[in-house]
Amino acid sequence: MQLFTEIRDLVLNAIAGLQSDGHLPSDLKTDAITVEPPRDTAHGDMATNAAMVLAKPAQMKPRDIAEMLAERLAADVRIVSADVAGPGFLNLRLATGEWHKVVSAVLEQGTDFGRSGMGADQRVNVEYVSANPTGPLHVGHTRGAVFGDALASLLDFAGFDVTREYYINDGGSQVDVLARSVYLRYLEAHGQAVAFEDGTYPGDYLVPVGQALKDKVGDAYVDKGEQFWLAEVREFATDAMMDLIRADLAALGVKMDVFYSEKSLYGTGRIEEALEALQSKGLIYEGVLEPPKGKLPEDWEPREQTLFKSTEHGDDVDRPVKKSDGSWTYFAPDIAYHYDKVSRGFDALIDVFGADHGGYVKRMKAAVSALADGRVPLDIKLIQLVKLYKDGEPFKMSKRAGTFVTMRDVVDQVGSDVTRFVMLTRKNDAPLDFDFDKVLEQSKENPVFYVQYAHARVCSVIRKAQEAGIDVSDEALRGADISGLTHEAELAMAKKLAEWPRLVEIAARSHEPHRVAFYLYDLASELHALWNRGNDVPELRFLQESDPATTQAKIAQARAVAVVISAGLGILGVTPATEMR
RNA sequence: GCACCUGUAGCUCAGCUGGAUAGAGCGCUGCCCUCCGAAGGCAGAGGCCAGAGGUUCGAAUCCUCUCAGGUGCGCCA
Repeated sequence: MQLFTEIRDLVLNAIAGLQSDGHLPSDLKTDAITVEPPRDTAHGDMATNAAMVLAKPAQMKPRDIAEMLAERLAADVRIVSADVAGPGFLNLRLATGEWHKVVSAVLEQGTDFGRSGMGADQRVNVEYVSANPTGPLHVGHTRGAVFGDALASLLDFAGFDVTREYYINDGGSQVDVLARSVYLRYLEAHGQAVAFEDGTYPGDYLVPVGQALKDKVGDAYVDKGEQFWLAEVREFATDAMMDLIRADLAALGVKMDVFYSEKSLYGTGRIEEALEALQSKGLIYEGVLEPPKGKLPEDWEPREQTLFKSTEHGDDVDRPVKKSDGSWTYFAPDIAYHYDKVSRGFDALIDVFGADHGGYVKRMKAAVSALADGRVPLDIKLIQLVKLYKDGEPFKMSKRAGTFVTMRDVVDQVGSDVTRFVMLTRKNDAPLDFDFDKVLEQSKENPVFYVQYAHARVCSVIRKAQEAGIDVSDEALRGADISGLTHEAELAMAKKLAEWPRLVEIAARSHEPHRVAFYLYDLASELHALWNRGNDVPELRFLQESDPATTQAKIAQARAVAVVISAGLGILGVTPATEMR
């Protein structure tokens, strides 16, 4: 149930009525008409801009339209008052029963309350993390992982058919470096002294991989040239790294539906196929790129390369798909991969990239636009950096100094729930401060705690009620008569709950899961406020000793709040706390 | 040089396909526990929404330009 769309339909019906009665022209666009909560609650429960939107096309004064609409709307039982205000706003006040229906709906539907059909089962592919398989995930990946996962859950909640996907970059030269690094650890396991030169990875995490390789092949590769072992060690090493990464993701509660290998595109004609698709559209040519202006690379020399005419699809310059030696650039398999996603029949694609990949957005969009003839939208979400703090001091990361912070370090220290929630307390394109101490602080300053506290508070009061002999079973609460909860503070609580389905749609449409986190904070705030009103107004206390029926009603509404918090946290991948310690 | 992101209270940040008098937390001032968890709540002060134009009934939001910060820019992926 979405109260706001319900009332919007009511407004649209009223407009249709005015049209058939000849008070309004018959050909009016209503897309831009909104029904939303006014910023100032003194203006009422809902406001619509209908009259202002229609004024111009109808060639009428907005207030005149608003007056006519108000008259029609006021006739509906759900509307208590409809007032024209300001330049032509129509402020609506709803019958209290409507808010009680929302609470009942929450209790009836549980954490499914707020699920939306807006996605209409459209198939969406969300690609995220996609870290190179050369080591454990670090903090930078963590934010992308949390964001992508929450976005996927959010879209699922909004009625999309979601596939979570990880693209394994196992085709480039970085996996050769990985193989050589593992080989060094392998030699080490055989008692040889080794040095990590030429950019090989010195991290300890490869020690067990080198050992495992020894366990598997014995001394077969010792004192042998690369041509004898590189391919096999590469596969052995990337498999080991993917196991590591899968375990890291599991620790964060992230589970992918598909792991897609870049390597699988090579030697199978897949890349050629994708480029032929572009070729057939006349978008591939041999040419020489202009040097970038301003900063000229020192070794710049004009080269003829195979180029993709991405400028025809919104890019700034055309992009090379082959190097001058004829081998593929990294962009070529990326094109093939996205071609594959399009071919699998997805209705929409989403890529979650680190902000340092901002430069690839236009070319990827150009490629997808060209390959899908503009039918499949690609949205690319860039995730800004995470700045780490400890004791209020910036925490510098350095691979060489060994102060490299892995995702596992973070999760082990503060837990998956805290990590996930905190990572979602900023919108994706804003940098995020992550302070190891503050995120564990038990105070209002910490949104994780604040929301969890609200949920735990409800659980606590339900336990108290149960001790007092109140029936707090789901059936009993569903059956509770909540019509007596008419205090403005109580209604404010219910009104906040009514916003949840609307927020889900807004967040899903904009691909912004952080909105869920902010909503939960607001909802928690509403609960804490109501709770404390009980200090001054005893009738507002949830537990009314001499009145079990009223207590049950109040518990029912509190329970509804906990349910929505629970649903919201579920989308974020966070477990609700039943008590605080 | 070009592209992308960012610029909102002293600080950290929200702000809904453009809506009314721009919000929250921290900090500051003053209140609220004989009462379900004060780990909380209430009230107050604090703003040229970086700046200048434009679009329109209406702009923090859309467009153009300027300024400031960040990221990136053909044989690394």
